[in-house]
Amino acid sequence: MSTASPRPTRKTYHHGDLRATLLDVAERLLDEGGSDAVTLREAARRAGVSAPATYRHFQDREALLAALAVRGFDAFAAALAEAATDSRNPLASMGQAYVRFAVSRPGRFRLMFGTAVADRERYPELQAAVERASVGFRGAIDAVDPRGPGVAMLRAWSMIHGLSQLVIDGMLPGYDAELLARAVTSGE
Amino acid sequence: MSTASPRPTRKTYHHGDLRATLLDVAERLLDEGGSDAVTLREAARRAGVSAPATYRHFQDREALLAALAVRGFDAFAAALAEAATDSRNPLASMGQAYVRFAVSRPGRFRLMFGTAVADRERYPELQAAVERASVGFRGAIDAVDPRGPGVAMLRAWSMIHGLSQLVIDGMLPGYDAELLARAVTSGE
DNA sequence: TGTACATCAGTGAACGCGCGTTCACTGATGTAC
DNA sequence: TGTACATCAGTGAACGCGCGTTCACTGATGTAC
Repeated sequence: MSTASPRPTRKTYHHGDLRATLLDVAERLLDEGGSDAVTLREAARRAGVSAPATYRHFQDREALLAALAVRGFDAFAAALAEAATDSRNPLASMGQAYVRFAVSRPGRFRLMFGTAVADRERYPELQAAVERASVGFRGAIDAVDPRGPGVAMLRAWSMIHGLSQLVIDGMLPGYDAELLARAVTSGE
Repeated sequence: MSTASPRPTRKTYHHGDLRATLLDVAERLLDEGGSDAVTLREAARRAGVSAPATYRHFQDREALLAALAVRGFDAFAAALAEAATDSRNPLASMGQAYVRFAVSRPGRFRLMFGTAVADRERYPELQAAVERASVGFRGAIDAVDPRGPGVAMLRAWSMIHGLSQLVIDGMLPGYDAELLARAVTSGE
C-alpha cells in the first residue's frame, strides 16, 4: 500500500475542471483498490492539487463516493441497454452484460450495490440513477404474487445479480464467468 | 461512532478463555457495524483486556476476521441443514433460510462472501468451512453444460444469493424479505 | 509437601501511519463602471 | 480601454483521531524433582 503518488505539477493556478478530474482519478482508485482506496487525499494527489481543494467540489468523502456510484449506475445502464439492442434475446444479453460489468469492474459494482455509501437517502441524484438503471427490473416486480409476471422478473434479476456476486467474490473459482452467464441465461 | 467502551474489570490476571471471548465480542461488533467495526482494539476493550493481548490468540486483524468468517459459514450451514430437515420441499426451505440468514445478520453474510478477508488462500480453515457450507450447491455445479443438472443448481444458488444481496443492500425497499423469498422459491 | 524454574498470558507505553477535515490565507478571474 | 473590487478556487499548516502493531516487561500457572 501507500504508493502515495507525488503531486504532479500544473502550469495554471486554477485547475480548469477539477471536479471532473477528481471523479476520473477516484474512479481509477475505485477500480484499483475498491472503495476503501478512494480517499480524498489520494484523489487530490493524483489530480495534482492540495487535499483541501477537493472540498470546493465535494462536501465530504461520502459525497465523492456517491457521485462515483451515480456514474457507475449510468455506465451500467448504458451497457445493459446496448446489450439489449439488436439482440434476438434481449433479456439474456442484458444478463450477460450484467455479469460482464461486475467482473470487469468489481470495485464499481460493489460501490453501487454495497454499503460504502451508507445512506442513499442523502443523495437524490444517486437514487435517481438507481431508478434509471433498474427500471427494467423493478418495473415488473411490483405486485409480487407467485406466478405473476413480476416474480419471473425478480427471479431473473436475483439470479443474474447473484451470479455476478458469487463470481466476483471468488465463490466459483475456476469457472469462466462468461460461460456461467451464458449457461444461466440460456432458455430465458 | 467511537462509543469506545471502557475496559471492564476482571478479577483474575489470566482471562480464562480469551480467544472465545474475543470471537464473541467481535461477532457482536460485526453484527453492529459490519467488518469495518471489527477492530482489535475495540474487541480487546470489550473483552476487558489490553489490545496487545489479542496477539496471543490471533496473528493479526485479518486472522480474527477469518475466524469470524469460519464461524459464520458453520452457523450458516447449520441453519440451512436445519431448514432442509423435515421439509416437504428442502430446496425451497433452504433458500428461504438462506435469505433469512442474510437479512438477520448482514454483517456476517457480507464478511463471509465479501472481500474483507482479502486472501482466503491464507486460511485453510476458512476454505474448509466454505466447502462444508456450499457442498450442497457446488457439488451439482461441476460440468456446467446447459440443461444439465448442474445448471439448475447454479441457477438456484445464484438466484437465492442474489435475492439476499439485493435485499440487504436496500435495492428492494418496501418489500418483505420473507415474502420475496417465498415467491422466488415457489415451484422449485 | 515444598520449591525452583520454564512457560505462558497478560500489561503499559510507545511507534508511525494516513486519514478527514478546518483554518486563515493568497492568487486568479471576471464584472461594473 | 482601464481599473477597482467582489468572488471564487486554490494553498500550506495544522488538528485530532483511532488504528495496527511492537517492545520490554510482569504476574500467574504448572511441572520436575
